Amino acid sequence: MSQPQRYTITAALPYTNGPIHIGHLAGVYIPADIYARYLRLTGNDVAFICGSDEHGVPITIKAKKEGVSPQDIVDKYHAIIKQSFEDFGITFDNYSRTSAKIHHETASEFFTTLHDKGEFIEETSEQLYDAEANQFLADRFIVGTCPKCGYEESYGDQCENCGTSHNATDLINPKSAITGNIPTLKQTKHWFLPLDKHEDFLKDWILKGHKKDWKPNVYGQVKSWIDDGLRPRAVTRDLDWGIPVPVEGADGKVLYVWFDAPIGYISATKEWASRVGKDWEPYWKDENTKLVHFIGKDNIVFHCIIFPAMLKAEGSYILPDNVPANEFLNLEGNKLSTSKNWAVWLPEYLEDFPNQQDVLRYALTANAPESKDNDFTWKDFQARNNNELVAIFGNFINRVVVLTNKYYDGTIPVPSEFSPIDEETLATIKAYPGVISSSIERYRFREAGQELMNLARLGNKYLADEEPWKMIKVDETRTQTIMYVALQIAAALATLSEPFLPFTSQKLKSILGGSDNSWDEISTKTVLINAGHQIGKAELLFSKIEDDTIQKQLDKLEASKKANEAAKKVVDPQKDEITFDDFTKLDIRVGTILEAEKMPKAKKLLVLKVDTGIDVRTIVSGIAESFTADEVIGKRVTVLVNLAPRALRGVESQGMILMTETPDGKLVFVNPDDDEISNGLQIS
RNA sequence: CGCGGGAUAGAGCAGUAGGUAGCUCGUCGGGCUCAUAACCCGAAGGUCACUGGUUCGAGUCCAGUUCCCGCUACCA
Repeated sequence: MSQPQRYTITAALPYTNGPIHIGHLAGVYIPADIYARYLRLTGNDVAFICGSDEHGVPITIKAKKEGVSPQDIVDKYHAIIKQSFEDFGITFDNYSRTSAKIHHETASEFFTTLHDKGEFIEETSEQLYDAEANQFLADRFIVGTCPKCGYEESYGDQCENCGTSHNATDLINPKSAITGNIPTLKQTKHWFLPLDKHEDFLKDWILKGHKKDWKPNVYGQVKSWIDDGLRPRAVTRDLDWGIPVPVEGADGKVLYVWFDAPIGYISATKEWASRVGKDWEPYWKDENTKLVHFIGKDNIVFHCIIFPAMLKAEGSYILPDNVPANEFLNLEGNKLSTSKNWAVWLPEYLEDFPNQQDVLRYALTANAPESKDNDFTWKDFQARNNNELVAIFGNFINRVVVLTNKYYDGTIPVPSEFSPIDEETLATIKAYPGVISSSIERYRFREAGQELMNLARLGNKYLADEEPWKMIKVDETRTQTIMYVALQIAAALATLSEPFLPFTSQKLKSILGGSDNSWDEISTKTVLINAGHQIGKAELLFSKIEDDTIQKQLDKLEASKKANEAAKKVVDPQKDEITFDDFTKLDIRVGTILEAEKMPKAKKLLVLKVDTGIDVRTIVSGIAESFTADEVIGKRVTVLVNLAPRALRGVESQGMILMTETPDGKLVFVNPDDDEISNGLQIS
């Protein structure tokens, strides 16, 4: 336990285009909240800051789609998100939003300062512009033919077929993905932050300074970026939703979201400080303040390279002490996805599991993706609740409270002489704050949660070993001492569980009454809860979750999977009419796959030898993501045999296997259902 | 393609300075009966992804390979 200190803790600003799900909670907000609560409990000065990130293109697209204004969208989700955080006991000192006036002012001012200091470079370039949509097209909004491999559906920034990256302006026959129009080139001026200029500083600060204390995933990612060579990065965009660029003649341009979003931490701090009558500056400018950013792995580059470079360029700010980024959480084996509704949304969780915030907090802490992606399963959630919270923590408390009420009408008995085991147990309690602190301070929250559970285990073991229910029959004095010691463990749990299980901690404190200890007092005080004190009646802290409850959640997920499929089943409109002659040009035959092997260095391609009845030929097919080579050998297939040969990764493909796709993206062969059909037969 | 992270008992994870492989859950056996059939004790279960190297000794260091996830490309 360190000296009290000032901390500025930030949690990634949630993007306001949907509610919050368990992935956000597990990756960012729960660890951040545990950290913040812990620091407050140990007497530190904490500013825990967050807010809604409300700018950027996706919000404008969503607004357009729903026929409302961007402001309507962000108002709606800001309210939902804010409520979720409150419901789950995330104790932000301030939850602000980037559309707030104070943020616009702060961000503009920040930009102006850098601008006046000459920290930006200006560059005029030609960008693709969609005249009908009246907007410049970001890379993903352009589709065209790849200059390298000729793939016709290449995106503006990279071709999915051959993997090469290019500039949108290099595409042959570019089209706007919004209107389908051919975009025109239009000149536009933008401001860039020359990250290359800060390369030496970043190398020194991170690569030398934080090799040991930053997580490997964070350090590795940052190192890779720096080693790659940093390039200037645009800080403005041609868009009408966002913070206007505060420079003469910059009409129609706003600050790029990633530039304005992190500044949101600063504006939110200002907003909070003025509300509570504090000075915000020490939280961002005092060398002794520890700045910690909690984020997900997708945000590493912004928080470790770009934002620090901005702060450094500005000159008067401190830099983050650590950026404990987490990996991602999956749900039942699949990636969480807002658009596919593959998620557990917080508002829905609370409807289904009212007043059980701590269960989710605990399950997500125990399974947090701290070092690699993890999978959240409802079965694991149930097990965490039933086997750990109910059976170990809740049960221990219940045993102690029930026995105390039964034997002493709820009055904590006066202990007599402590046995060596009592002494040892009391000493072990005192060690726990230090043990848990050490885990939390190293950002190992799952380990910290385990340690907390170990304290409850200690309690159960103590009761099992001392058997007060037997002792009461032979030695009443001894029984009093046993119950007194057990109650000390319960009191320690009440305090130490607060960062992890705030609602339970509260409930436990109210059952016990009179045990309002600080974190450090668990180690320093001899008595955590006084003899003679009257405790309340037994009340279950957690309740068992039955199989059918879990099944309902699984059904719900299954339903959204089905809904997705239904949505995808929208049949494409019929293509342009063709003549019978056109059709007869296609020579489609039945064939059998004889051999198959994976194309080296390619994700999707299998090299097949197919018996077409006419001959045995090589066909390269993009099906490796759905089938292994072994699986397809012997498969009956339909083959378009007179397709012009084409080289794919150096292997000539002489035909095409006809495939269709299931709603979840798995490819399926279109094949004859009768094995008697022989190879080479024509399909007509 | 380039880069980052990961691969350790049936599952989820530790393994911090290279020195007999650990934790939780699950399984099996036993104990207890105060407690939400909860709790406590014990046991079984691992060629530490693969191959090679350095070393007296490698999960740990080095080289190469495979698979998973991600970043690059604003989903935490």
